[in-house]
Amino acid sequence: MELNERKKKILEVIIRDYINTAEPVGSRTLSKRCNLGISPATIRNEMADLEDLGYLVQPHTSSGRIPTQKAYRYYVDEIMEIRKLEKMIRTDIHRGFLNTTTELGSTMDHTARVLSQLTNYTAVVLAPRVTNFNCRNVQIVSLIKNRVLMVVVTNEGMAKNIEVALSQDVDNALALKLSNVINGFLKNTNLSDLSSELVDRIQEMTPEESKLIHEIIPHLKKVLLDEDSEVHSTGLTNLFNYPEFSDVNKIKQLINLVQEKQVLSEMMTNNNGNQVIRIKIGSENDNENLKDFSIITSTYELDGEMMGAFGVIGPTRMNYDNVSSVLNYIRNELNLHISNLLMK
Amino acid sequence: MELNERKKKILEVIIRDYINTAEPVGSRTLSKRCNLGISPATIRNEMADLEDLGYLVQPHTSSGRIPTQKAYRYYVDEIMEIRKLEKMIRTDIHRGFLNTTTELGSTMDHTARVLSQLTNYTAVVLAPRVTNFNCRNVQIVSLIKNRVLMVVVTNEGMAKNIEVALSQDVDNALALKLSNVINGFLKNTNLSDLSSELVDRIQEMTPEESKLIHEIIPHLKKVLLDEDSEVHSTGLTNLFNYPEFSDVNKIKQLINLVQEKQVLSEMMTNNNGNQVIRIKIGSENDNENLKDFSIITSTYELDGEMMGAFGVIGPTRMNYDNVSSVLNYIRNELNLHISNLLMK
DNA sequence: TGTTAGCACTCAGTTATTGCGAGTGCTAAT
DNA sequence: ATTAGCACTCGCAATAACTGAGTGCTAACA
Repeated sequence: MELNERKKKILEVIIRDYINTAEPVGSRTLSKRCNLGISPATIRNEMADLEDLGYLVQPHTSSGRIPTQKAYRYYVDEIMEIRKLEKMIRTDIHRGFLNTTTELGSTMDHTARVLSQLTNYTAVVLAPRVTNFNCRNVQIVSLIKNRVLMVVVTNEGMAKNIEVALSQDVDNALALKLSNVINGFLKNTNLSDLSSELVDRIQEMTPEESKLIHEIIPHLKKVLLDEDSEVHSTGLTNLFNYPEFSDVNKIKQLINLVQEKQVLSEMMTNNNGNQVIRIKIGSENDNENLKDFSIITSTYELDGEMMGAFGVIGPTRMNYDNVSSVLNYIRNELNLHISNLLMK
Repeated sequence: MELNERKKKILEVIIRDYINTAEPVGSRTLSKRCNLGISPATIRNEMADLEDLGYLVQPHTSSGRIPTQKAYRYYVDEIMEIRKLEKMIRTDIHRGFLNTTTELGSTMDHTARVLSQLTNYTAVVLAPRVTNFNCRNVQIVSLIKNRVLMVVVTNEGMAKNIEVALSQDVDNALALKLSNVINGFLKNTNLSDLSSELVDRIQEMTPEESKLIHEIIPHLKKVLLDEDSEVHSTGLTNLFNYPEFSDVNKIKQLINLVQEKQVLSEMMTNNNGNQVIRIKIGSENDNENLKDFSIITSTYELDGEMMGAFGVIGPTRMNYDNVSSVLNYIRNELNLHISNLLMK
């Protein structure tokens, strides 16, 4: 069902108004705001039609109308367009990225902060997943007694590490030897292909060393698969200023959501439509805690390979065009910055 | 001004009651609850006295009384005692610690979770500060181009790391060499005493290597000083169930507080009184965001040296005795667990 | 036939009024 | 010193009346 131009225009104005004010929009207010030169009565007729079509609802008889989820979807798909950000804002963002330190983690923090500042919603940023990348280098660092730190470095120069306890004590010398053995393997083999049989073929190891290597390998593989560790979020309290969040239960929902890093991570990286900017409105979200929110996400890449995701969580009456524009620009900046940081 | 036994008893019952119900306590209710066999009228007289002395206030004429901050302080200092936890709870906690993995970080997470579960308030745990400890071992790991990961290991086997960019490219071999040089220094010198002059005395380095070492040392020192990184908190939403937190502004305050890891860290480690369990009530807290809360903290040690802190944040009508008892027991468990993990 | 003015109607939210009840302070009797 | 009794206070819940922004419908109009 296609809407005629006037209906489309009216719907647009209602949505814009409601996004700004969070108040139901009435026909009189509307006729003043949009300069179509039509009277409240006419608008009422049109609004009644739009209600029949499922784009508007009345919270109660005798109040103005508010947009439905379907209306937001229509707005996002058919009406709004992703604008270019103002020059001043663009250069601000650009300079900000130049000033971040060379550490990847702080770039992520910075991104989250900028996002939440520019949008006034809650920002979430996923640090690069090492999962998809190959491991170039492993360092075993002796800690104390049988405990070691394993550092895994990918081809792109990203590092992750975990502490583990092994079955025997490991001193500096042994740690170095173990590192060398494993790095020897990695010259020819992917970490994920590293099997017990391969290890057993190497002769010049004592039984103890061989045993340790066998213990270490599964841990290394686990490091690469570990997902939830690096979720940065900011601006939680931004949302509290919006009237729909005066309810403590909604706040609880939001906090629970942000704390479930695993879920957040899956949700944001699962890009079925292959779109650059993905918008999920209200109940379009699978996650129960997100049913009352909208989330807009995007991804950043290195060498065409998806590395991570970032996005913004807000009320369903979110400022979709502004947020999309911001995400779009940040995405470019981030891609640029990351490839500077990691390119061979 | 000392209180006589009866006043003391009455004050105790009022505080206990108010902690449970968050409702002002009246004389009639009170006379039923405490079996001193005195009538409401007498109690009213005593309550009037207690009000004059500053221990009670009436939210409005003609309502019951609620304890003041002074009353809580009196209760904490003079009335309550730290009980031993029930056997069952004790063994539960103990088993929980045995089951945590060997990684320090997960022990901290576990501690926070247990604390918030047992108290129903918000728990905060500071991971060990490396600041006070000496560095035994440094590993420079080549990442990509001029970027390296620096891993610092203390004598006790705790590890910290940062990524930095150096002025020249560093490959695996160079990284190893740099590590060896620095570790050579550390055999005889504390990291904090490592100066440029010392470095210059070593002959067998190329000018480039020497330059890199000079760049690296300040970074290493900074790693040890970095404080805010490891603050674990849980149970934020626990507090939302208490009636005093139906106000969104208070929630905001709390969230801001928990996010300011630096502040939290300073506040919790600054132990002027040298007490095992430290209780700060309402405005006794220096931090503006904490003025409406109470916080109870304790510390854990290794070899008599303070390593970190943990504690609980809640309303001023906090269940002081229960929380103190829990902290007291967890402290012992944590000390035990950590020394098992790190003892040479 | 589409648009608009006019009018009766709806209903959330605010204000004013009232009554209730838990609590107090004071006084006089025990 | 303690307590029973009583008048008084005051927050709070319930009720009623009022307001105003908004609607749907009808009839008139271009």
